[in-house]
Amino acid sequence: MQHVFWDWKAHYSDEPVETVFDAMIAEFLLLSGSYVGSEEATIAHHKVSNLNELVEKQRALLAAAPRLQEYFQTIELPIIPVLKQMEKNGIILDVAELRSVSAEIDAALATLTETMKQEVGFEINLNSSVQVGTFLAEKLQVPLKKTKTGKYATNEAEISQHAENVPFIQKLLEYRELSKLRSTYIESLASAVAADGRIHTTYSQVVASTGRLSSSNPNLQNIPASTGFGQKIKSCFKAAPGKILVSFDYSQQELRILAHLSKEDALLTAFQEQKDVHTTTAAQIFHVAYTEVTREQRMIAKTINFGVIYGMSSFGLSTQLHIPVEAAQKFISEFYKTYPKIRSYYDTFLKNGVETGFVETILGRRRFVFEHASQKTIDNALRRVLINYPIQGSAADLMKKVMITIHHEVVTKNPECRLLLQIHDDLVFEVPDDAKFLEKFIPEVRAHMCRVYPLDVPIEVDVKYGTNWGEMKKL
DNA sequence: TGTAAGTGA
DNA sequence: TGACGTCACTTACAG
Repeated sequence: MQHVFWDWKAHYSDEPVETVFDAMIAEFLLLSGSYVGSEEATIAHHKVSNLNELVEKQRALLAAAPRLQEYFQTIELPIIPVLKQMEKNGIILDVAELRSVSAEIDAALATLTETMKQEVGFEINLNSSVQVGTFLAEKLQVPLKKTKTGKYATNEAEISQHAENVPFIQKLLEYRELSKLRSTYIESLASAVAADGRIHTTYSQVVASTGRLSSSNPNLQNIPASTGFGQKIKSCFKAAPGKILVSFDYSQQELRILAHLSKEDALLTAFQEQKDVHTTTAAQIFHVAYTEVTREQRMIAKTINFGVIYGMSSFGLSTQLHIPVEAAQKFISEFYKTYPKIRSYYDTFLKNGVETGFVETILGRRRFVFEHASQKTIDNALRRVLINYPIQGSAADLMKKVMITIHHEVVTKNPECRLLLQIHDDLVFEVPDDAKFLEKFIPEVRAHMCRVYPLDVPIEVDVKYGTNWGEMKKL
């Protein structure tokens, strides 16, 4: 989204708060209500003659909604300087080490490319999904679905089904993985390192309609997970000499929020008794004892647990699990038999959304649904969005709230301690590698995170630490 | 500039 | 009937 006025984060310290407030109101409420795409389109859409008029409209809307206003003033505004500080801090990237990882990937890619091109037999660009799709479908006779524009679909979910019989596909998947790492996580990260040896990302408060932060230039919220070459790349992110990185990760936060909001007894109990929630679901839907749940059953239950948060259908579940739709439907009905209050919670929540024209998070952040509010029925796509909103949005609320608290209660009181990154449910700090300091720091941050907002279930936080981001040890 | 693909939560 | 899991960002290709 183009910033309607200016980057208030950059101006926060030298502009009057009121001015920043005005600038932000426009974007903040536009976002939750009616983002259009450009200033001109936005002005037209809201039937105002200029953006100042829009600010007045938005300000009035905010004044008429006390809870939303409180959210805005206690969360959205105070987090601005926190984000600004995080951007300024940045995180060290060891470019020399990244270069050596790059050399390994280059070597692996070179051999792979050579054998693949030989197998193809004619000039082909392996990065072109069109060329690859044509080759797979027409030369190797692989039955491929079409994309919505009529091209052969070559995405991983589609072609991996045939990988066993077609060695070329196995190589292609490997090629894609390495190629992605090289282009996105080697070349661009290396060039993003500033003069201080650090990468300074940019956080936005107004991109994600659920209230999550987003990170860009570069995006540090989608650095590869800690496996294979991905881990090697992640390991190039380092703590400064004499310091370590400590990460605090909310455990199953979205499912805890679902339990809290829906008041579903079985789910509440599972968390209160510190059971594994996926195993709990598996035991219920497969009618077996908790201790008898197999890995396969737990995996299925996990898919369903998360699927519910996204409003997944039986079709979606069936494709994800590679099972018939009927079987998927059975799992879903077993799920709701186990957790009946989740269904009634969503029924009420959606009905209320249609009636009032908006839905709310735990702290009162709104998402407007006015374009559909007059309708009695609710579109499936909108239904999924709304189902996900209180979960993802409330998790984002609580994370922002605790970041503000930690900034004031911990970070500003310990100048040696810096908050570097937020990855949705995870906070990464750079702190002195000093046992005495850590003894105090870790329980303090964890306590703030666990007590940020009292839910009907306990909140748990996993702590990891290390000198680099790729090899963190559990506490 | 839009689409396809892949990375994360 | 058509579509079929949310929220993001970046890259590469194709037109």
